Amino acid sequence: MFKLFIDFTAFFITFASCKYNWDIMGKFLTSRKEDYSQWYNELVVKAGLAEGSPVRGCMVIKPYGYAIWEKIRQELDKMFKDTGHVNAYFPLLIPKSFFSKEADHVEGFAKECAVVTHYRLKKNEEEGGLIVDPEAKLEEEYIIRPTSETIIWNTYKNWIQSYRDLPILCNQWANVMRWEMRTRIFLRTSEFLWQEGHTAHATREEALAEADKMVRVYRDFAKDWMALPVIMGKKSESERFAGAVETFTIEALMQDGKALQAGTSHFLGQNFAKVFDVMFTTKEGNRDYVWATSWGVSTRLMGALIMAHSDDNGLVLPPKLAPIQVVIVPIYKSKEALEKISVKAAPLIKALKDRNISVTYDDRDTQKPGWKFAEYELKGVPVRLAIGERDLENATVEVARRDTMTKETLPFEGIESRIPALLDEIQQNIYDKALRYRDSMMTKVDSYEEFKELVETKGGFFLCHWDGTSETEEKIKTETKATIRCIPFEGEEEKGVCMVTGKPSGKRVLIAKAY
RNA sequence: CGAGAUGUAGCGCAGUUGGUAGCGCGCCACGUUCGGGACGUGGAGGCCGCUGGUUCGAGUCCAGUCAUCUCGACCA
Repeated sequence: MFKLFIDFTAFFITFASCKYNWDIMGKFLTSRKEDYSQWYNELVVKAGLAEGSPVRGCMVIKPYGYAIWEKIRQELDKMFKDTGHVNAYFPLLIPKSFFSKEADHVEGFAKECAVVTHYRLKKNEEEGGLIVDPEAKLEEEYIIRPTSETIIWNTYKNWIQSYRDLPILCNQWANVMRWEMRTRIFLRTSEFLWQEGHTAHATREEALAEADKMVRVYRDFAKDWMALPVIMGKKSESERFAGAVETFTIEALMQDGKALQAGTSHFLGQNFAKVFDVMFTTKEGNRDYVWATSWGVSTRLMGALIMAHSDDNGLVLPPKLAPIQVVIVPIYKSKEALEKISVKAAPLIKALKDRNISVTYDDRDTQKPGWKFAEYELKGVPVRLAIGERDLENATVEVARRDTMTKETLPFEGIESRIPALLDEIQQNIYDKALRYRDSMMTKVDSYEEFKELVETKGGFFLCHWDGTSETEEKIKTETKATIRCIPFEGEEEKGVCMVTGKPSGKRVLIAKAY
């Protein structure tokens, strides 16, 4: 009840003249500041992005959420192709024996694998229903892929004989399954959608360069499309991917001050080549193991998008990824008025579409304008145009932007040529806002005591000196729950001493509590 | 798997010492409305998580069980 009261007052201040009753308030979102998790969950569901599923820890991605994912997918796919990659597809099920070959890999994933043991059901004669047919037990169990390194390297073995077959630069868009203990919609679901790139190279340098190149592709995508500033760097040994020699990451900051690993790129060395016996003949005629990389981003990016930009009114989507960039809402009392507005709007809609802007004209008479306004704000549509009879008389249109929640009345004439610039401005503004927030939450700390306090009170990213040992890393983790997110690529070399042990350190590392 | 909480209408919840199953939102119909989630009137919607026990009688008490959520351990 108290919470309801807070919501009510906040809302009342914003729209002092409205006459909504208390019950309607229940439809709006919990405030971010009050309960971040609840705000996030409500937002995901109410904006129509996704919902829980009957299967534990899985999610249903609804059409609107999937439309955003499709945009992400299309743009990333273009970037992969621009960097010389091609798409392929490998099986969902992996024989258990493949999986157990790489020791670290087993260590990392064995605890969270779903296993297929049978291939048939039969009628339960006694109690009805269906049971697993014990007769149909598989000789060898299959693992539902938690990641595809093993099956892909087993395949690559057949594809590679000579240096002339290299490099192989494949990507696959797929679903994977990891039986997580605790799940969170988009951030950590049991089943999730992702892309995984798997490349094979003749030399160490080339593979390393590939892993480096791909983490930069992710960084650029986050910045240019998601309006999300990220810190790019190298993972510490203990945070490395299971089976990798080196893991590169992009780390983003969410509005509750926690870090989110938004994408990773791994240099796998010759580990997988050795266990799957993938050798090739070099130019010089020697035999050598192939060098590998893998890299991926997942539907977790959706979570990053939501948590980085949204506010208490709902989603805020960067225009470049918004499935609907402009919505036009006609405001009318009669059918005749709607007809007039529609006639007026038609050329505008066409003009916008000609400029490759996705437009929705919402002339449903089943919902009222105010309801539609709130709905599109919840869905994060960047620009809303409202045209009413008043606008017809004055030759105007009301333009509202989602990022600033401001509106202004502009001349209708030539509005179509102003929209593209407005969308660009919104994209930039969302990025700038996220960057300002991140910068304000990036703290340089030299004393461990100060760190322990600030990590609790302020949160966010911390740049600290670290002696490079896993013991110190572990100590920080157990004492503060914060982890070393990465050793940033950028940032000046700076001599200092580890904030915990006082041993020398050559560079500050990024530390934060993370999802 | 450890610790805590919760399962009642599509959603959010109330349900007193055990005595006919409730409220709000949402949904449907009609009317008035329509520039910020309108209002009125009427209506539909329930295996009270599941199983067993106590009782004349259980949403309520007892036992078991399953599921979900939060916090740990694990993680894109």
